[in-house]
Amino acid sequence: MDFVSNVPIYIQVINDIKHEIALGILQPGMKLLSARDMAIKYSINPNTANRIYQELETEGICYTKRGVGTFITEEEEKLKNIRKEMADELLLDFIRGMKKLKFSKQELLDIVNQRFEECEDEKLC
Amino acid sequence: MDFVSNVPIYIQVINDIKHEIALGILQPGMKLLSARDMAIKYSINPNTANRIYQELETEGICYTKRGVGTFITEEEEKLKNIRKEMADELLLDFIRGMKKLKFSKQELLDIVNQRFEECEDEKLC
Amino acid sequence: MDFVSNVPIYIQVINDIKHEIALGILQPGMKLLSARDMAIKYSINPNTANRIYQELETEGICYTKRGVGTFITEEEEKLKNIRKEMADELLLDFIRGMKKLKFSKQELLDIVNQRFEECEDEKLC
Amino acid sequence: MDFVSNVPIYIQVINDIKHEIALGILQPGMKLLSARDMAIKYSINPNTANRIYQELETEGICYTKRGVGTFITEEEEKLKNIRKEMADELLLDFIRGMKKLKFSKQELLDIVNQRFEECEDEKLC
DNA sequence: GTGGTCTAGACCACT
DNA sequence: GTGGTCTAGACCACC
Repeated sequence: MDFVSNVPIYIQVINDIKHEIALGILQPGMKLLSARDMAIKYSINPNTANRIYQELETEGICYTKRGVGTFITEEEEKLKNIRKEMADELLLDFIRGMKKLKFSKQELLDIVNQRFEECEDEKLC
Repeated sequence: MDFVSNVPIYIQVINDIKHEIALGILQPGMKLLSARDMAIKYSINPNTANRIYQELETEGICYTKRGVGTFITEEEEKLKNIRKEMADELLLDFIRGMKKLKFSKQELLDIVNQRFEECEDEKLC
Repeated sequence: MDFVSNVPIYIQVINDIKHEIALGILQPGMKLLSARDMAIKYSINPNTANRIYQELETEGICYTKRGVGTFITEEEEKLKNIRKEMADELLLDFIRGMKKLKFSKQELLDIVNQRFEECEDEKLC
Repeated sequence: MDFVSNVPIYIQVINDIKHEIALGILQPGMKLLSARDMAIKYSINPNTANRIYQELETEGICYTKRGVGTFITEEEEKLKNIRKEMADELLLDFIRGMKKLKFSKQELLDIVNQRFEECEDEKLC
């Protein structure tokens, strides 16, 4: 986690968890860390950890059994969409922004093509 | 301007101005609106308008003649880079994000190729 | 039982048992399940099962013979009131809530009249 | 507010606000109290006040202008539904519960009819 | 002045 | 041990 970023910590952790779901590391029905353990893992306050689970729950990604713990939802559809939604958001931001700058489709493809390679070299990405 | 967005108003306006520069609408040496007029144009608080000019100055995009007004810099190099820098930021955000989601280069090209067209239809972009 | 609901499990089970009493399925003097069997029947923790019997006892609905088991009280008056009390609580919550929303008596009767039928169709109730 | 109730304070306040909307006291676009002032009005902690506005926002009932304040949504449809939704929830709880207790439709109507009057006398409601 | 985030620490109800 | 709620007090960015 980047405690200096202007992106709130709880958003960063949420994205982290969504990534683990998107990549299949977290599977449907799995138990998540307890709020206290998550607080330790990410060195954040337990309150912040609680908030994270509450957000994930309102998004329908998790559910809570009282006194037992918090679990990844079993609705696989929901989970499958996460990767797609995250990709879509990135894509739309990109295309929209580039269109505003009057880039053509071909320029976009070229620039992606060219820089994707560079990124692998520089390990910036 | 979107007053409800999480993106601060002053950032939105700054981006708006940068776009006008990137697209050549604002040319080197041109006089910008007075802070008061800018406040009216964007229906924002005059304080916010002042802040915008301060930010643009520290980025070296504008300079202020006291009692006269604020002007676009005459250093053309600076201005030429703006479009490139904005594009680069968009590109890096995009590639970095998609790599985290384990998209391959080919998938990226395909998805850009496909969605660029769709965006034209939907007018969402 | 709904393990995700905000309503505590032990309350849900208690209500379940009260219903069985209200409908005459459980009769005065009948032996209830052992805490262990109840735990199995409802797939809950044995501690929770114990708590349930404690609550029912303090309400005077059950009594426990140590080493023998837990039994429905033989005071029939007590049992007869259960259905009435449960109905009353539902009724008061309803009327109080609807009055706060400025529903008139006639509106209440109409709405109950109309929706009671619908519920039978939808099987939501 | 009832600080002893098991209903969380923030839920109580949310319901309070929803009632004011349902009854037309709070109109579309109106500015709500600042979080600090709300904290004073209800004698709660400012954090709790913040939380309330965040909940209302995720429900789409309010929106926030950064640095300006929180406002009732202008989507009148949304607001019109609030009274209906609140009434519906009460109604369903009631009908469902009474059906479980094997009350017939006529009994329901009778009991509502009879007790509605009583409530007016007793001022319990 | 506005809301947003975070920490610290407490208490509670539930399993 | 689990999450849920609340207080207190702090700091920040924004308008």
